[in-house]
Amino acid sequence: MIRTRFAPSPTGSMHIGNLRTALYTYLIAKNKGGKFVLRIEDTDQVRFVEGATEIIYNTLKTMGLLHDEGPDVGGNYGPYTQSERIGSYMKYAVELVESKKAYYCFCTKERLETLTDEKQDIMQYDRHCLSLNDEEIKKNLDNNTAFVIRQIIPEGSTTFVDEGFGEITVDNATLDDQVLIKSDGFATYNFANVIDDHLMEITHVVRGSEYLSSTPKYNLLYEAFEWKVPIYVHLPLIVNQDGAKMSKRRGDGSVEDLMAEGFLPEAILNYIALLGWSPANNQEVFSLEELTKVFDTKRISKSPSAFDIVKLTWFNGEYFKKMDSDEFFKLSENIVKASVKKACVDCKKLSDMVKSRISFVKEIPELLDFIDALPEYSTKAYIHKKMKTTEENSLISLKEALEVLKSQEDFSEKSLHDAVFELIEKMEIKNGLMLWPLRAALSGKESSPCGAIELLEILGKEESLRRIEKGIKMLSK
RNA sequence: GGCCCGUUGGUCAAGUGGUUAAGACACGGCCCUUUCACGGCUGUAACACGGGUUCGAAUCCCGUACGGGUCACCA
Repeated sequence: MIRTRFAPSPTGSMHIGNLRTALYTYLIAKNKGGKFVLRIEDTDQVRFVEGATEIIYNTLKTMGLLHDEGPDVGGNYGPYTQSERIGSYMKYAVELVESKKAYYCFCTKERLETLTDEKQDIMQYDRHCLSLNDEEIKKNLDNNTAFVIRQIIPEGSTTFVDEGFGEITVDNATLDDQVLIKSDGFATYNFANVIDDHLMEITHVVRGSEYLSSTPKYNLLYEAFEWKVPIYVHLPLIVNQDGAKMSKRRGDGSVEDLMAEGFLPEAILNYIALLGWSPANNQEVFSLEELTKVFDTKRISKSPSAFDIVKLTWFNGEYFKKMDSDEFFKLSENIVKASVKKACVDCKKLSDMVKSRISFVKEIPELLDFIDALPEYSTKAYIHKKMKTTEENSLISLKEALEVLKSQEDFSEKSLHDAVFELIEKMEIKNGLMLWPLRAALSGKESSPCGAIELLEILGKEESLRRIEKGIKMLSK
């Protein structure tokens, strides 16, 4: 049974990178019918942000990445909030001390600072406290001297295997004696992580490639405890357009911000699925269900990918087009109604019209703004090279149309169509010579979300005639 | 700086020794019950560089350059 876990820290908003990690973690488990676990890693009291846990719950929920176990849904491996597990880490650290794989360190921050290489701003611990004898240790402990517990990094080298990156070996000399328990008594992230993953029987550790260099330390911990090492799946970074890490400033790549801008959850999820992974075929539009079926860690790429809002925008438009009419109307109804005050207009129809023309619902008002009020426009609007329309022949067409439409009682699309095309036939002109001037006069815009006939129907007889008369007046000057 | 990782069009990417080096976004052109959009067709555009190995290398090896990650009592 595969068990994966998404283990975010509640330190603020959720980012594209976090979401993608969650997605892949979910997919790896679900592809094989395994369990997807949510664990909240809130051991950093300083960076904890009120409400951040709720953001995580909500984001996962709206994305459809439902976890089988977690703080809010329970499970047999709880508690799933790390701060509630805080008491259990010390005993594992002490166990390592007793087996001589870790040691107490009483060095002060000040002493540690003297060890840092100012120039390179790096610190390597000098194992000062490793040489303390039992008596000295006991004395310090009895005096309640603040301490941390450090793991002894053995000589030699450490090799681990990553699903994507393959076998990686590092010299242990490049590793520091890592702190397991902090002086506040809490476990460090790395330590808690290993303990929890083991206790929760996590089989696949999925995380960003920024953890690649700390993985040897994880391995050393598993080895010290003689625990089974999980399968590592490191994900390539998601970078900005300029190649740098996504800036957390300005809300770049914040999932909530993207949704607030009008990106659909499905579109976001679909897009990021393809950021660092690709299917065996050329399919691009995927539902979560489809992804679950075809996802394969073998096809995760190793190089970083740039987040491209333009392509995400394309996906958003695709999802609108794919949506059925009623579903789209649920999203567009309010904004359509707000864009068109005219009560008589069929909002559902407008919604349908606009569906394939937008990437965001917020684009709807400007597509429909001409309905309530005819915009100011110039007679140049009547000149269209391809339609072979000029101001002169447009005027003739409009005049003829006006007469016909005046006596037209039925302003339904079908009968309007019949009437207008009958006139075109009678005048022996090209369709465009009639339809373009009409469309221009009725909309006052270079482009409209529908053609002349539909515009007539939407605007109704009275308003249509008024706008055509206005056009005639403009062209008669 | 040490260590680790990466490098195919502007972007996402396929590709695992022999291909005219896919496809998508973006951009340009054309077509479509004559607007726009949708849809269809099409065009411009790429294997970082230098050495090997090989009959043959985007693919394997070494080096260089560039980019990134990481070196906390942060996660």
